[in-house]
Amino acid sequence: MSKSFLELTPSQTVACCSPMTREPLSAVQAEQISTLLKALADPVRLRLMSLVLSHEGSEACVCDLTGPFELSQPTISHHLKVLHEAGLLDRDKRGVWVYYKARQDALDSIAALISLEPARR
Amino acid sequence: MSKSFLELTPSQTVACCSPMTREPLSAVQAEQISTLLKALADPVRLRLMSLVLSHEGSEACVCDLTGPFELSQPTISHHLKVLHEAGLLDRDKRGVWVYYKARQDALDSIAALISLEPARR
DNA sequence: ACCAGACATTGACATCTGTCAATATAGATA
DNA sequence: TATCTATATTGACAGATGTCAATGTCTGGT
Repeated sequence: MSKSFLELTPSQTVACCSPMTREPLSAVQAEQISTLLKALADPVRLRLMSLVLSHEGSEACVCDLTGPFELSQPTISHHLKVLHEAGLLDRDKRGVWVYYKARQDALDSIAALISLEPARR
Repeated sequence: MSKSFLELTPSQTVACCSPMTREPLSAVQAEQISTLLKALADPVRLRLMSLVLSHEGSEACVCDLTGPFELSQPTISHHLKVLHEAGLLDRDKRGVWVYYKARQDALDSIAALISLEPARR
C-alpha cells in the first residue's frame, strides 16, 4: 500500500513540478517548495548538509556532526530532524549510532526548480 | 569607487563559493547562503519570483503583482524589498511605476551551490 | 540486572518574521 | 497649488523558529 499524499516528504511533493522560471507557481506549489527551501535556509542546517556530503558515501554519524558546532546536542538533533523530515537526509540507525545520508536527488530537485535548465539525470 | 564588502547583496557574496557538495561550508559562508535562501523560502516570495519570471523580459510592474494575492499592498511591497535586497530582483522606477526584474544569474548561483554539476554558463 | 553512552523528546524562552492599518513620499495631471 | 495614483515606510502584533536544560529511550557491555 502506498503512502498517502500527506505522508510524502516535501522533497517528494516538489520533485514533480516544472521550473518556476517557466510559469507562475500555484499557491499550493509555492507552499510545498517553500517548506523544502526553509529546511535548507538555515546556517546550521546548511553546514550540516555540507558536512554530511563531504563524508565518504555522503553519509555521517551524528557523533561526527556535533563537534564542529558550539551548539548543544539536542539542537543538532533538532536540525537533523528538520532536514530528515524535508527529505534532504535519510536516517539509518546502526547499533547505538545513527547515520544520516544526503539525498542528492532532493538537492537536484531544488536546483532544477530555480534554474532555467532541465534537471541533470 | 567600488562598493564595500558589506554593501554587496547576498547573491553577490555567494556567487564566488564552490558547491556545498564538495567541501564543508564555513560558518561565514553558511550565513551568507542562508540569507539568500531565506529570501526565497517563503511561499509569497516564490510566487512573486515566478510571476516576474513569467512576464516578458522577466520584468513586471508592482501593479501586476498585487492582484494575484489576497494580501495588502504594503505586504507585497515588503516581500519585493526582501527579494531586492537579497539580489534576486532588480528595481527600476519609471515614472509612477516601479518595475522589478528577475536576476536569473542569482537563481543560477543558488542552483550551482546545491547541485553537483558546475553552473550553466 | 545494571550501567554507560548515543541520540531523541519535551517544555520554556527570547528572537525573528509575516501581516496589517495608518501614514508618508513621489510623480502626473488639472 | 491641489489632488490623485502608485509605491514605500512605520509601528504594532500574533505566530513561527532556534536554542537550551532536563529528561527519556534505546543499545551494548559488564
